[in-house]
Amino acid sequence: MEYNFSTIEQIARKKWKDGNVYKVSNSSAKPKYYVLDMFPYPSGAGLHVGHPLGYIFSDIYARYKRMQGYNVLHPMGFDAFGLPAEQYAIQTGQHPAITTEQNINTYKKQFEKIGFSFDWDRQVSTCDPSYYKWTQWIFLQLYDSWYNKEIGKSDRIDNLENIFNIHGNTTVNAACDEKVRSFSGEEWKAFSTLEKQNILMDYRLAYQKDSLVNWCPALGTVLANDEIVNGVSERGGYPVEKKKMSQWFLRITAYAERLLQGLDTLEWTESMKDMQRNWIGKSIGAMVSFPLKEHEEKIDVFTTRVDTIFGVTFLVIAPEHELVKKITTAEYIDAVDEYIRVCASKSDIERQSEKIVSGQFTGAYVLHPFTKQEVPVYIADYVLAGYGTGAVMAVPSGDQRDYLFAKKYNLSIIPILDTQKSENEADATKEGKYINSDFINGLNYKEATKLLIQKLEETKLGYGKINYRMRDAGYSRQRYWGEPFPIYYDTEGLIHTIDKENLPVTLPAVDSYKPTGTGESPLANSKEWVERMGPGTRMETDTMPGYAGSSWYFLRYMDPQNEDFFVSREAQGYWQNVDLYVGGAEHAVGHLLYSRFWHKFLKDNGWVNTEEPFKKMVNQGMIQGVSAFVYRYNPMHSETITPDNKDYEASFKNMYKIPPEIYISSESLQLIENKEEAEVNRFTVFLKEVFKSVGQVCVDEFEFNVSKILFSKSHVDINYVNNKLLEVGSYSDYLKKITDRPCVFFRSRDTNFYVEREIEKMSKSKFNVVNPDQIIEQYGADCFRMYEMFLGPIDTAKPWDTNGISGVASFLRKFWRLFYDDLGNAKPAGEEVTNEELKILHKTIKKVSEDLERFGFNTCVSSFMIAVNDLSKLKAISKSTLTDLIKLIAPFGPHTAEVLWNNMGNPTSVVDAEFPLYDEKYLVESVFNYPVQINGKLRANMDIPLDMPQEEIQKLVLSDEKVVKFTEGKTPKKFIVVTGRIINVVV
RNA sequence: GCCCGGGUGGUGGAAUGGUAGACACGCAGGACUUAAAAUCCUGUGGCCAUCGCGGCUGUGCGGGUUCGAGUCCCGCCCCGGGUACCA
Repeated sequence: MEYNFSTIEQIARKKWKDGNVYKVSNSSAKPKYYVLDMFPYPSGAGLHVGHPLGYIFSDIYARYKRMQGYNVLHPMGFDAFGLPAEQYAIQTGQHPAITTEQNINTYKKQFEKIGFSFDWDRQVSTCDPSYYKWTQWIFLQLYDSWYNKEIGKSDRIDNLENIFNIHGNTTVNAACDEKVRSFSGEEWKAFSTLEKQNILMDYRLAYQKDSLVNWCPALGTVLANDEIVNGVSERGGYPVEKKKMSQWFLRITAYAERLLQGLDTLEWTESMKDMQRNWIGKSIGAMVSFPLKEHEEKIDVFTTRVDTIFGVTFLVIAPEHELVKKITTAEYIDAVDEYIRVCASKSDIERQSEKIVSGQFTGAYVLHPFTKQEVPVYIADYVLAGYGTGAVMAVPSGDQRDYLFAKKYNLSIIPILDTQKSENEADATKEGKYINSDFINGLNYKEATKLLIQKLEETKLGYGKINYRMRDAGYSRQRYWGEPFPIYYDTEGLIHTIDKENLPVTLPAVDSYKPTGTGESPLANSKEWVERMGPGTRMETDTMPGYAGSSWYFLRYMDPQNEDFFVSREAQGYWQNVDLYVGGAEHAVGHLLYSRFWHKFLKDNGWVNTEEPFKKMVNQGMIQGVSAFVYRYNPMHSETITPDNKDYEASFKNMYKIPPEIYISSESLQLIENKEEAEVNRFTVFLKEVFKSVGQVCVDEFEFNVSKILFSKSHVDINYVNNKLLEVGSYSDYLKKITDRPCVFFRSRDTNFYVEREIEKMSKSKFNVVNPDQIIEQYGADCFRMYEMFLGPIDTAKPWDTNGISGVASFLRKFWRLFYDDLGNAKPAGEEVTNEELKILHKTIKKVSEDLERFGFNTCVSSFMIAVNDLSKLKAISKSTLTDLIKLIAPFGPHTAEVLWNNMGNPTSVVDAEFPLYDEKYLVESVFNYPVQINGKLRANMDIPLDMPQEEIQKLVLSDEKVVKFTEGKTPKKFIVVTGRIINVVV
């Protein structure tokens, strides 16, 4: 048989399908292993070469584990709710459910071509009502729960009401809103239903509160952060404001400590854990109240350095702080308003990234809690409303931002430690003894902190506190394509939930996916939806965010068809949790934190029996695209010509009836930019001809300006590009379809047209998507799989480039030729098993096994290449060696392995073959070729038996001709032998 | 700004603190062939060289630890990801 990958793939696929080999059972005598991929969002662009990187990786590992004797769960599904489908629906009017299903089908076809071992009977899709029924159900459980700190887990809200009935909230230790007031049992009973609802809202794990959204009045819609570029809407460039709306939140902060502690039990990379730790942002400090001079209120600040309190020379509060309006004095109202207006136009990131400190005095003063001195209150954008209390006490001697602020606004800087060097910049030291600090003078950091907190608590002006940077998770989206909330409001505004029996609450058909113009979701347009629960009632019109469905999907794979529960205890009890999770590091603090939170909540209720969802993680790097750009000359630009009078310009534009699109070869543009006269002239002549050809008169009178600003850079689809060369013919055919203007191309002097190439994230919008279909067609699935692995380590980002794929293709052919000759005849296997082949085989098994364990799949492929190169040199290879080789390669190139396995006379599938083990006895060496260094520089190589004692080695080495030359016969100061590694002589 | 990564030939990359550049691509030369494809062989970091002896230098930049540093430590520069409504 000849090496024809398309035949081979057909045979293998048929065998797998007929044998139903990827069906996974929930009961087995084998140990279980769960390999999970982050499921994809089914984009309209189809699968691109970046997607399969992680999937091939996990597929190889899943196959390897299966060959090691595990019952492996390796499922796939679709994260199918999301913004792009909705935007596509707005443009085309097609229902997102339809386009999403089409996209899913495309993805599945592509997956099947790559030979993944997914059990498709377990597919889940988050937009499937039978799936989101349970997303809604879990949400309702969160709504009906509160976090009882006393028992360290969540509890039913009914229990809380029972406590309130007897004791009020005085005995309750809950994770709840900071501002909740205390009440007795009697008071509780006297509250109205609405009051009770509002109080319970402060305790629920899913709750409502007012919060800000990005509101774009011009587009009449709420925008995602991703849709805003430089403070304006990406579409249209309209201004964006902050708008207050009532929204759902999940009280993830209740789980902050457990989310933090749980990290220690996980086999994730330290960097991944660090990102979560920093996101959670635990800090131990104190809450301090600064009473306002002219008002009743106090300004509360959280500080991790309460010891620096005598260095406070001003207070800074966020521009959005609730007290700003109240405390600003008449004199400063205008300036404060203006400052707030400027801040509102910036995003949090822009505000934090600002290098120049800015702020505004409010005219108000607070009193220092100990010295009772007046401290001025400023607003500044570097203080964010969402973090802590939205107010900080500024200590310019110890904090650099405060220092810069103080310098700018001429505020005093008080050093507070005897070791502090704060003349030119802030010094955040904790060393030394306190000075200028009243009753803590002379104390050290630890003593001072303790005493201060004690004093604050005595005077009721503060207390010790642990603060988390993490905020509760926003759970409302003003969109159509998401899970509807099983929530409605009655005529009195009371909230009702929809019973489990009536779930799922399915998305209704709507006439238009367009925004309402009020900021509400498109569902608000549907009267049928809004009044679904009766006249005068109102269904919740917002939908759930993307992370709702993706926070628990891995549990559904365990028991996908269960209609009675999201996962049965038996199924979850068998599969436990995910043993290996493969996905991008960009999810480090989003999806991965939300999933952990949901899982802990489910655990609290006994619905799952594991505390953490993902034991081990591998983060694959992004495969980037190599975008191509063309430059288009814009002849309508006012600076195209440099007329002395404006009339020229006007008349030019008038006369100019059919403006062509003029493209310029990037190489020529480069020359023009470098002011190379010949090229500038050539282009000018070209322009004149173009203009004449379209009937432009008096061209000769114009002076063409060809500076680079007149060229607009735009993406060109990489399918029209070969390396740097543009296929002008096919590209202009394409342009004809999308523009009615004629297009002309200014080529380089060598008659080629060059494009510019840049590495970017692979995305449909950047026209740099490489579809795997063509590559698989040209090289086959196994080659594609192995090439993606061969590209480099799984965790580094790398640009896609097919230049090296021929190496893998020829490796597969060489591998095949171990079994068949050039004419496709089976080669006779070697009669004897030679030591030579065993050495090659076992060296390869060892290396591949070790590399598989440490996830270095790129070097596995290298080892295969080395093995095949070495084995090709042998006259004949025994059947047993060839068999082991097939098994070794099977996870990587399953189609080829399956067919060879078949052809060797094995009736079963190679999928269930046993992964070979290596035997150390074939690998032992008696002699090692030592590199000999003299003073750390390599000077010689010597063969020395590995069991030779050090004294003898020393004698041998020192007598070597080369060594004598470089040591100049001196006695060495040191003689280092690292057995089997290196010898270093120090003289 | 903050948090987390990364930076090694022309390119992708390899290297438990132990011979830097494995394995590939590309390129150059050669074999086979009418030719091409395929296949095979040789060479390939840079500089110097009495180009088959050898030498110097070299892993973003500057320091340090060590017998020995791409690898560990300190200080920079640049690039990528995340930054709470892209998924």
